[in-house]
Amino acid sequence: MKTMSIKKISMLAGVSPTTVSFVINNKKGVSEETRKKVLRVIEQEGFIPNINSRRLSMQRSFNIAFINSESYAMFSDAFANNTIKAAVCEANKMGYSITLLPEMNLKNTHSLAQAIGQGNIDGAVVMHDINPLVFATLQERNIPVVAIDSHIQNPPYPCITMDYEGGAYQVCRYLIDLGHRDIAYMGVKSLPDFYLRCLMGYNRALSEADLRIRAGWTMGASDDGTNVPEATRNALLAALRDSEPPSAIFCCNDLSAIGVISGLVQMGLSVPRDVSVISIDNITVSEYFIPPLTTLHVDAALMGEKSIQLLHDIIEGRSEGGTIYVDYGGLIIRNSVIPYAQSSRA
Amino acid sequence: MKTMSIKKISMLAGVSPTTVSFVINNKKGVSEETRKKVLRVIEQEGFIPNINSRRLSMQRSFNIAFINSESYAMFSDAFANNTIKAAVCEANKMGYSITLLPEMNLKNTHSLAQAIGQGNIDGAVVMHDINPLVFATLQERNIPVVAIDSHIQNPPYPCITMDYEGGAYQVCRYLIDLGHRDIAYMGVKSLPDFYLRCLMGYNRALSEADLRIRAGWTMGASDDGTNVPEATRNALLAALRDSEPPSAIFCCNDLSAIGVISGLVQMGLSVPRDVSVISIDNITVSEYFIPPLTTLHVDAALMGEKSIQLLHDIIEGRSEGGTIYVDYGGLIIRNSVIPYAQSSRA
DNA sequence: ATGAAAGCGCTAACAT
DNA sequence: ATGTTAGCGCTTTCAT
Repeated sequence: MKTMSIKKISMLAGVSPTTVSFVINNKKGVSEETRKKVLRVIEQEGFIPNINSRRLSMQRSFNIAFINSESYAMFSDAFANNTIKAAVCEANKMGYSITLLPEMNLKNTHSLAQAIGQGNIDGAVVMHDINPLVFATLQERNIPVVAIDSHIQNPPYPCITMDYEGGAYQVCRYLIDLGHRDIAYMGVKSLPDFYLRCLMGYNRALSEADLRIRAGWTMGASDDGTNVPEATRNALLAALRDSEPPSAIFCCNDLSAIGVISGLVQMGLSVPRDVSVISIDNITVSEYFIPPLTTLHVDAALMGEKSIQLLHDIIEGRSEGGTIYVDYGGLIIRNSVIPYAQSSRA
Repeated sequence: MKTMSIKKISMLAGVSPTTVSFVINNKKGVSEETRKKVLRVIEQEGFIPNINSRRLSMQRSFNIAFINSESYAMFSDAFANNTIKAAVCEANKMGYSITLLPEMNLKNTHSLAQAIGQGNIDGAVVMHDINPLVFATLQERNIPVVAIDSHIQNPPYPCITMDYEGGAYQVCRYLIDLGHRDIAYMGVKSLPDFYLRCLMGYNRALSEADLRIRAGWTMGASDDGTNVPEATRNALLAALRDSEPPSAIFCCNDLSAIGVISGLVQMGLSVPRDVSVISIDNITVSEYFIPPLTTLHVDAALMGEKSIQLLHDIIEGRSEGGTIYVDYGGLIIRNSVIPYAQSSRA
């Protein structure tokens, strides 16, 4: 099968290249008859127009960059897989390709600048939040961008996010309904807004139920230089050194739940017998952890899909951006939580 | 900053476009003096040549497709992250972009065929092994491909792999040196070659030490429709229903170790007190599992890097392909293994 | 060593 | 409704 082109197709169909281009791009201005004829030849020859030629001529790349934010890399690993898969599918459907860029850091956006300079990027999606350097680089060159699963309160960029306050509330309510009264909170300090949004949901649930929130039970992990589970474990160990453990702990995400459980075990406590642990995310490994995690499902795939749709609308000038909320999924009930009455604390 | 082009640069430098093109591509045939002059203007203007124009003119895309094999998706998730990151970096260094393709399955390679037809793909790397449909699609269009971390004995395609037999031997030796004598093997049946390669290493280590290999202790999980940890847990439960548990189990990868541990716990056994568990891979979560996994490190990043280098060499006609072995990394000693003497079985 | 010019395969403005 | 033609920004052949 020798390489086809619009020109050859046009000759075979006995029309002009323009006409072929028109039918390929579904433009009007060609009679139903010729359209059929051209379509038949295209089909027959298995012709697919050369994307690079189209790129050059239209001055756009039909490429979307996927940027993995450098912070909390481990966090991303666990969460981003489903997101990116969904994003790739959606992008393909819409005629874009997804180009993976190396992780940016706060000092280096070279490969991004390079890709933009080359004209290889029509837009970008970034996992979680966008670092200032990356944002500046994008702005400067007028490349639209959307953040997926932003953790920031009012981000200056378009984003897809979830109602984490509501999710936290939901999850704490579950604990309360199960009879737990001594409930602690474990957040991640390097994500201050996310920390707060979850804390607000936690506070709302507890005050609604007239539950006391003890001082030492609002815990925060600082994952500077380490990773979420390890930082969380350390924070837990420090916080609970000389205080009675709660009967349940709400963790802002699965990874910190893993750290918390690991710390609890280290303290000689058993989950869920002595302490129940609940969290948000439902990353893949949650199901196989011991004990399997009871957690609120976050639809990472849906976020990926929506991010591409939003980005596309922005590129096409149909949207100004803004924040799009995705509903949180259902509570996945597994084994890290038991009713207070069945626990060793009752 | 208005959009630059070779033409404008050439005018600013007082030379012809050809000359500018020559210096950009480091071709000879331009005097040191003019080269310097041109370089200065390029630098001054921050000029980066338009990739799409180059693509059209050179009839190549400078794009490498990254294809995630549809099988054992979960397996990939856990392992592929470091691989792909490294591949992206290496590719960028060499002037390629990485384009992510949706997961192929055995019936559908549409998006791949589309990308090839468009002329958007110079080559492809695929995670683990290459399914026949994908391979056929690639072959037909003459697109070079390399498999990363192939599990097959003599694959018909170029690949990067590891000496799994040697790794298995290594790991079993460790168990034996720690005094274990009743050692079982857990493999994954849907990867028959990989199952065998590990089994050979296991057999070699055990026979060298004159250890008896009991019939029921060569176990295999079939992950049809499920995932590795779950399949493994089921296989373990079935195999150990009416036989004495071994004092140690070698699992062909971390995910099956997670399944095994989960099954052991379900049987009321404790790891490592009652049974030691060792495996191969060192995926991220191994460190945070309870207990943290003792496992042989596999350098997933190195594999990603090498795959791009090999692919590049093939594209450039400098290599015929073949199989490249990567050394296995060191044994990462954590808490899932203890000396036999310290176990409850002694 | 340097330059003129053709061409890569498409799109789109402009005829007809 | 259809065709002619001029680019898009590079590479490369062929003169000089």
